[in-house]
Amino acid sequence: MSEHFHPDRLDKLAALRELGHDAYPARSPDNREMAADLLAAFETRQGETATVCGRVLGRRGYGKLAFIDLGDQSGKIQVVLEKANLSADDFAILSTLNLGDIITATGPLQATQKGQPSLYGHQFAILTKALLNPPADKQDGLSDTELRARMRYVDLFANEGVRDGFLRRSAILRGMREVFHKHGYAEVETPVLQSIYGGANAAPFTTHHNALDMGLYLRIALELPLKRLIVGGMERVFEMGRVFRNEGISTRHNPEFTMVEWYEAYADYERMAEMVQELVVGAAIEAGCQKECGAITTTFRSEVFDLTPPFARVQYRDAFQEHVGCDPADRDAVAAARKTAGFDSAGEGDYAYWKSVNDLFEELVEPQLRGPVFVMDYPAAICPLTKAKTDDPEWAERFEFFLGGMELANAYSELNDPQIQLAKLQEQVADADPESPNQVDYDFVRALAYGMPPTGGCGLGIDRLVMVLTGNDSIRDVLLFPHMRPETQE
RNA sequence: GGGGGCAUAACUCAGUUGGUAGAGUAGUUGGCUUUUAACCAAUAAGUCCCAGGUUCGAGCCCUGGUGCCCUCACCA
Repeated sequence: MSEHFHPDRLDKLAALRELGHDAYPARSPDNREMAADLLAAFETRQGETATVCGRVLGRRGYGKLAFIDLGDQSGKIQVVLEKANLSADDFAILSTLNLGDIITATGPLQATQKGQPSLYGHQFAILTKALLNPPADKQDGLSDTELRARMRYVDLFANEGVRDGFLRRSAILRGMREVFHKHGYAEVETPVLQSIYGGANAAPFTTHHNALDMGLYLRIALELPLKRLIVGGMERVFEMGRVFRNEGISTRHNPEFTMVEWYEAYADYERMAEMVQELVVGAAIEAGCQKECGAITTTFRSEVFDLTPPFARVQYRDAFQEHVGCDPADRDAVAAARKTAGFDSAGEGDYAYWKSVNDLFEELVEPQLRGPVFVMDYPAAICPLTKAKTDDPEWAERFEFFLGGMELANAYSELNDPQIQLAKLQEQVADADPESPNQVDYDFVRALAYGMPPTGGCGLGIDRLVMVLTGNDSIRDVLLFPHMRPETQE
């Protein structure tokens, strides 16, 4: 940007001040009404005087008459400013008005000769003078994806539907919180800065505390602090919060993203499935996905998804059988299937075998899971933090929830045996994988040793849920400020 | 991180075979009292992403860099 401010607008600003007006007054009218409310009540309120405030989004000018599209958060209303209705002083201000300025107008509600519901301004004032031009293209507005993300403030006011999409995100969060509160969950906040990270396999961001002269990690998951709270007797807790993973960026990945995790004492993964269903339905209703007939649907990536409960369930084992064509425990058949799918042969040991089964599952089964669907009971060997099924220890009490072709949630009957937990954490650290945690969280083991009741826990990716419910293909479109490399400065 | 694509006025985009920069909108000025992509006339506006190279001459060709998009990998 070569100019911080548009020279022509600085001239208009000077002209406005020449007329004796404050271009940035501190006070706005305290009786302003929203455009959408006025239009909704227009029939009954015709002739009444009202006050609106908002941004000038369009202007069709005549010598002594101007039609202005005034936009506020609720929508748009046409304001008619004509010389006959205005003081000479107010009419003079009209010549200093630009698109993008923020104004207020007061006057009667009245239809134009063409029948357009309008507010006829008898008084008006500039509340904020804009010093840059809004996007000029009338069809496309601001369409460059980079500019839209970098200048979200412009995208929000200039492009129809963008603001509504983010307000729907806000409504989704509210809807989910209501479900938690309805079930007696307490919302908690746990540390973002941690000296040991854990709860997932992911590369962390690192930072440094100056006064303590110590390295710190930004959390990659919410899990471990929340389980400590369960130990302490906070029996139903949830946290909606930002987590940070130092990995690739894509249409589905941002370095920081929002997760909700919740834990419920004396519950198991069945209870978590009920919660997921209720949360997703609650969020969908808040997002406006419910039709008049009661059905709840959303369209995502040109595909319609029916979110009307109950959600389908499928056993991991059955889904594997259906799409891979063999039982996951049939070692010879799995080896053959891996060969067909182009995988290398599996390594030695139970973990390697079941990992190889899961590779096939992710490659051949997951793409078929449109959702909403719960995939129940994962191989125990690949679920170190999960209780095994009592009647069938090969399988673990874990489900993943799929929607829109993406994994949205992951839940367990949480492992609470401190000795097994310690062993698993030590294995992880011994593992050469650079993304595994590099230190055992002994304090977490100590917490479990004091006794954590049987607990159901679940994590759900909020950004992806918002994508599906608002029909946005890219995570960037549901993040107000997605990660961007710095703009080159002059 | 790998591969591919894009980058021209404030916005959205043209730009032919390499011959020295265009449109619409927005802006400015003037006209206009019922428009809604208002209209009419005039007018200003460009480091053609950056740095090199080839060439008599580069928006266009070549090399390197930057940013964004798509895709693969990693993940949620």
